[in-house]
Amino acid sequence: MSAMLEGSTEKRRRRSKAEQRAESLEQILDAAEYLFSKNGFYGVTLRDVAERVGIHTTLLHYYFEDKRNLFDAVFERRAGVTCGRRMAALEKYEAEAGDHPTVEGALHAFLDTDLDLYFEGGELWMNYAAFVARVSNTPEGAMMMKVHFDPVVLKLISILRRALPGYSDEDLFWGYNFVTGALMNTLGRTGRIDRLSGGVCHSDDFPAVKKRIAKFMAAGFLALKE
Amino acid sequence: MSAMLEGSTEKRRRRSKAEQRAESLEQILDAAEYLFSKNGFYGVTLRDVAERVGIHTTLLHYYFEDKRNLFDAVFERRAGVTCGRRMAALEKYEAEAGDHPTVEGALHAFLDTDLDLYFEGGELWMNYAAFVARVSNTPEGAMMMKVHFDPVVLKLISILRRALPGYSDEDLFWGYNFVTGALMNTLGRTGRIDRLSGGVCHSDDFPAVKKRIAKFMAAGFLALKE
DNA sequence: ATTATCTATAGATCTATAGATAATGC
DNA sequence: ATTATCTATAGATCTATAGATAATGC
Repeated sequence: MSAMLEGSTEKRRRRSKAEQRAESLEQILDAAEYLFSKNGFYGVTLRDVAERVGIHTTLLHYYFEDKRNLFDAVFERRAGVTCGRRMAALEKYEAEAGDHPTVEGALHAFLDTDLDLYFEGGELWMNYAAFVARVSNTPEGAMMMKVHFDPVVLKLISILRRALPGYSDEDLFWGYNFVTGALMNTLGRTGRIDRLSGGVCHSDDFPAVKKRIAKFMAAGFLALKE
Repeated sequence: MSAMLEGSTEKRRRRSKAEQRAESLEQILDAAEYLFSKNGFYGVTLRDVAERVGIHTTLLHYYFEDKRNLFDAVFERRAGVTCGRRMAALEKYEAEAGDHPTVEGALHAFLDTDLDLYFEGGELWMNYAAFVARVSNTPEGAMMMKVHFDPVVLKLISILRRALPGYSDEDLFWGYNFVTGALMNTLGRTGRIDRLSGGVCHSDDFPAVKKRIAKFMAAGFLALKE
């Protein structure tokens, strides 16, 4: 659990301070990410985080000042990556689709890109997904999304608007509300679907979700036409 | 804020102990429900609850033993009502639809009944909705749903199964995963949709959701057919 | 005589800071 | 000489309990 630092060819090279710093920061963020995703901001103590990393609590203050700052840092670390990827995917789709973008095409770019990132990114990215899902469900969390996530969402909406001429913005935004709810409920991986389905579905099975979500949601949008 | 106790014809009737007890319990649960919905289990202190009610912290222990118990009591108080209503609505629909239930019909019974209850129930029921949305997003919360909510959900699934012959259980459960995600994201009322849409949509506007959600989700299910 | 509510307080825990020690940097 | 990490500790806060007081019940 703490042997992940090895990977270099040399057998015990002295770590430079910059490396030490970087490694400590990463380990702290990983631990905090996991714990916050499970128990939320107030459900995690700095001691929990420190213990998980195997360091002293005060080191958290040394690196991150205070708890809120650590929380924000967890959010920030990967927000740019996921939003950047999705924005790129949307722009790519927009360029390819030319004058006739489809709802399903836009949703594939928006949703699949994200699901792939988390699923292929391994445990740590899955933790981040759960972290975001949990955060997005809170009043303060919903505000944190604004800076990084809003541009991507508004880009999606702008494509949907062209794909669905005649639709009101109200329809588009409520439709998005459904889409993001479905996505967040997936990313949270609470295990509810596993128990509910008696083992037929698994919370971790993002490929199963990816196979269905864009198609499902696209049909939903189309059905809003009166 | 504490004058809601009046409503009787007499102008200052001595409250019986049973009444006192009932009123205190209600006020405590209302306050706890609101605070937990905003900040979650760990984000609320017993002192917060006591202050909101205007009583002393120890009274919370007198009535509810400990914090976890209070939390559970908040969950329990209204769970039976909402689940009972939805179950009745599903059974009624099932009887009416006879041999040919539709996805949209089942979803109207399942979703609209709930949205109506919260919207027409006023502020306190809206708080409960947000409480459930928040709770459902956590690992422990997802387990709490089991007792009360699973039977209703499984009833819905059983109708969907008849409405969608040839569908795998995997399709049905993942579809439900999307439906409940969309619903929970609505019930949470974090204000995100308001800011995102620049004021076009309002988190509190359940009628706007009710107008769209069943139709939207029904079309989604139908699109899963390969 | 019983039940509702408050006072006083224990004991644990939590965030945060000041300052010491140990490691790397030049 | 600088940076990473630990020791010691302050001060606040939180849950919970024991026991006192005030109100209703018969």
